[in-house]
Amino acid sequence: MAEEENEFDDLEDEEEEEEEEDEEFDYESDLDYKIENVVATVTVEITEKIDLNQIARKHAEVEYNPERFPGLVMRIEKPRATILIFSTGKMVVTGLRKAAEAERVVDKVVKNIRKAGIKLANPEITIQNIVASGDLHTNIDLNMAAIVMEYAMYEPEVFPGLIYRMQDPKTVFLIFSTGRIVCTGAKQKEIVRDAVKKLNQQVRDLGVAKKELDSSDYQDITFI
Amino acid sequence: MAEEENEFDDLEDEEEEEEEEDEEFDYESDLDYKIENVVATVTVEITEKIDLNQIARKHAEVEYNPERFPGLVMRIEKPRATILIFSTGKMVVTGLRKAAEAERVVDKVVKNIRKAGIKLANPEITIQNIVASGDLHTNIDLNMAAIVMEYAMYEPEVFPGLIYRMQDPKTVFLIFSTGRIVCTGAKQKEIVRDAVKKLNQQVRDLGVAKKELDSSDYQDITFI
DNA sequence: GGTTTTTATAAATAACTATTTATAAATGTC
DNA sequence: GACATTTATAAATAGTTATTTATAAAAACC
Repeated sequence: MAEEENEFDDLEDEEEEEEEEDEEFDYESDLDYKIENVVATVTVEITEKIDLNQIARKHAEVEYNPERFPGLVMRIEKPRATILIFSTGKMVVTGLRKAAEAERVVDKVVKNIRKAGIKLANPEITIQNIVASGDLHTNIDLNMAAIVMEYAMYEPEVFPGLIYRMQDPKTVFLIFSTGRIVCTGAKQKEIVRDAVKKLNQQVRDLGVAKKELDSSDYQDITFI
Repeated sequence: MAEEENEFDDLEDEEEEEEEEDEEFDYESDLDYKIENVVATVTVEITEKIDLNQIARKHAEVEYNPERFPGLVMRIEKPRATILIFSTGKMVVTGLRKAAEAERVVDKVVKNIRKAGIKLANPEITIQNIVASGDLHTNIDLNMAAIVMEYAMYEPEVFPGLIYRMQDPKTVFLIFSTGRIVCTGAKQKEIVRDAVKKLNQQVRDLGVAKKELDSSDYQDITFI
């Protein structure tokens, strides 16, 4: 199986190491974030368009309603992922936590498709999106943030988070008043890290943090 | 108004000359075809997304049903064209017979949009598709053609024409048993000409023409 | 017999259908 | 109060909605 654009074999040991901890922790820069979802696409070589009904007949557990959506939905475990399969042979893999898992998922899916009598070859995987959640460890004044941060949007009656479109690296953050964040739009884990690092710096530099409470402060207030 | 990618001012005199004849006729190579439809896209600079309802209120004759399709339909005369206008400011112009007309059409449309109080600037036009019809002046054995022509598809119970996907130039032909043809997919008129010329040559070379009847033969048969 | 619709082709435009995932506030239901 | 759903974000996938235009055969309707 050829690999495309993203070399991640050499990342595998590193990610397995991360798996031993609850959250990825970059000690070097004290960043607190964790990759929660990885979306990949897969292309294959086929001799003709796939009849998705053929797969639906062979695997009863898949979902396929072509009047509603042209893709067939296949869910697998170990690793857990959901795959959309299209008649062009192209697929979308969602729900991964580690990019390296994509290969094992695709192996299983290709096997399932072949079991239905469909011939395909040379799957190629591309990571398309990485979603990470994290914590800035400080409350945020979102009204202030919406004013001083360029490319920021905050409408609390519509959604409780501030939407911040970081230009470089080109990612989008959801920033909540609790200091919790979601980072999305990156295609490589290094870009996620760079973006999260930059956000931590910006939050400090722009002075949008509220007074930072640690847990002992909370307990004192609770007992009073 | 900036022009993009397709230089067609210098073609205008040539096309006006063509207008004096029923069909464009390339005497040099005896090609018989005529451009029937030109599709162009337009991009503009806007400061924020356009509220298409604003245009629909100002111009009662437009069509706008956002639950069905996100574009507003505007039809104009002189030259006659239909324009799809989207909230992003992008537009599709269809129904043109000459690429050079696009500029006048866009001038009118931009005026109409500005009348509704919407600000936009710097429209840029790109020709996206040209449709031409033509005549090979020989009947065609479509069953034979489907066999000897690569990238050809013919299913008479589904559609009476043969679909031929010419690779270079990348265009698509509909070829009918009467010898009538439709050429589509080109973005420049020169490409249309090249493609039609090549098809004429291929039809002769491959021997898929049936006996060519001229009008005197027809009349003799009719009287008998 | 005339008219209409469908079959097919290309191209651009964009929103919806579906999938996943964290975040959090509001709303509705039980 | 617990649970479910919605609001919002990104990304890929693809068919549908709509527009135009020539070509022609079949089917349906008047």
